[in-house]
Amino acid sequence: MPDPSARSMRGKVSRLIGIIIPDLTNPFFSELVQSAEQAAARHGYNIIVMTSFDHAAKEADRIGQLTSRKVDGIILVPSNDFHTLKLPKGLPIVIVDRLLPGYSGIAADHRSGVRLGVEHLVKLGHRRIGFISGPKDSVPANDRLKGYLDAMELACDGEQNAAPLIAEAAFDYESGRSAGNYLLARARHERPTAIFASSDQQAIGCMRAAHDLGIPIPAALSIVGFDGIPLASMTTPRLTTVKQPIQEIAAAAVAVLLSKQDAPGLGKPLLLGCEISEGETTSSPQPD
Amino acid sequence: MPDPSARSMRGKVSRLIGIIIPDLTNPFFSELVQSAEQAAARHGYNIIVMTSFDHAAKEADRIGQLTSRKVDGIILVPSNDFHTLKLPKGLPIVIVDRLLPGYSGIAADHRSGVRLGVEHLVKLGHRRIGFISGPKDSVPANDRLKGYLDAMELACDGEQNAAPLIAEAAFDYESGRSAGNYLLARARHERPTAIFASSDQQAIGCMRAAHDLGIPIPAALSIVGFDGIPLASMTTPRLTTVKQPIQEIAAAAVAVLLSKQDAPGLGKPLLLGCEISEGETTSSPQPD
DNA sequence: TTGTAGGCGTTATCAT
DNA sequence: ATGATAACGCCTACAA
Repeated sequence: MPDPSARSMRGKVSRLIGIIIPDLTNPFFSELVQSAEQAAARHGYNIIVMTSFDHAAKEADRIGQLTSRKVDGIILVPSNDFHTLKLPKGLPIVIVDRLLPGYSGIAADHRSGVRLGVEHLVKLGHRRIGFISGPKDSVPANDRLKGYLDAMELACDGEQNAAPLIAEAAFDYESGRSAGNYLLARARHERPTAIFASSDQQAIGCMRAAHDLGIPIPAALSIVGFDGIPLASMTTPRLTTVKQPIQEIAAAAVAVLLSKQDAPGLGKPLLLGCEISEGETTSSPQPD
Repeated sequence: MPDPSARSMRGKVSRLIGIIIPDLTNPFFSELVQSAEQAAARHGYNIIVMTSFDHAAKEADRIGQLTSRKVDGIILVPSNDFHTLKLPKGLPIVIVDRLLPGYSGIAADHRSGVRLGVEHLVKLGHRRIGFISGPKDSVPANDRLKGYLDAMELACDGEQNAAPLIAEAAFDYESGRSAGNYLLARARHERPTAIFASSDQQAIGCMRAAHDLGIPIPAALSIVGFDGIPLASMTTPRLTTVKQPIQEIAAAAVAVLLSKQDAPGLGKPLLLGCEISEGETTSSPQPD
């Protein structure tokens, strides 16, 4: 069998793809890596994983390593702690999930996905719908917020009481919990009858907050999450959530790299649709 | 900067380590991979990840790929669906977590870890302690079972009522849930006052079963899990669990590979200690 | 001490 | 068509 090192020295192909993610412990990213590995394997490619821990300096270092390794392309989920990302030209990089303004990339359509979830709640009869948003400086977080506002504006059409109720938070469990506490700490007739959380982990934290306040789910509060991680189906009750098309994202990223095109549509991101995964945390609102 | 392909052709070192795991979606394995990546990075090594999906044929294929890639070593979590594992000699492989009888390897000390957890329950006053075991053909599952039996025998010393209550199950959430239902479906004075589950996912499934049966945790039932995955601290109430030393396992595996020794202690596995992570699912038993 | 040649395994190209 | 050869970049070993 041929020696890949020799081939890659002679020709210009290493059949190696690098993937840089902020944190492999995050189930969203581990599923992304796994899907990328499968997609790459289908083309005879292997994957080198690296973690940036959301640290821009580490990220730059990893890009350098992969470059000198002569990988054929890099799948990059940029660190949050972003600054100017200097891309080594000549090496195709596809940015995934956390799109950077001005760059092209591939991601779920967060905005329409959230809208889907909120509209699900609206259809059930909810009007006072709270929203736990992500960090202000995160592009996907802002897209999700827009989806919420889109849906609320539509629901508002002709009705007064669909004012937005927003709590800003990080994406993790603890932040979701305190955001939930904040949204729910008011009299019953002012309190939201449903909450949409920008991540499943937030949603689960919010479930905890509701539980601690003695608010039964879904009887007195409906909750919808976002992401569709395996964890969502392990809660009690099972979380209703908006599932991101992780496999499709990974497959598209690999396809772009192997087609040697720098980007899908030249600076225009490719957005893939989400779908609702119904759990047990949503029902019609009880009359006050 | 040097070209790794050239170096690896000239010398015999690729500074690449392969890691083969059954499923990256399993939080235990994703943490293992992340830890391995960090440990390897400290030595200037990079990691190629591959997934076997617990399929022996795929596993063999991945080993072949890594061999021809000239990786300097392989970290292998063997697929469950094991058969004879033919190791390409000359290429150091370290078996991790799921030790194979006859091979050396590195893993948590499951037996003493479980004993630790069960003894925690005994100290709280529990005697009717149920155990959700893993699949019969899994080596770690059997080690965990032994740890339970060890602890129960000790607790039994001079007391009659510490008869083992065992339910066999797979390691996942659903199996833990049905095992929990099985153990709890009896009159209160016969029902266990505490359950030790062989995995956190089982434990969380079991919490769900208890919840569905109207059994409050920890008031009427204490639960302890095993693994220490992040998920354990996101349940309501937070799961008490026995944490595996994942980072240490990964670091040791990398160290073994880089030291070019085939194994720690020649056929004798290296076992690393676990520790208890206290949550909110344990308390002293209520009098019947 | 400093410098240079050879060979690792491929594959592309060129010559027979 | 088939086979020989050079070049990819680095490292080691040997020579000046």
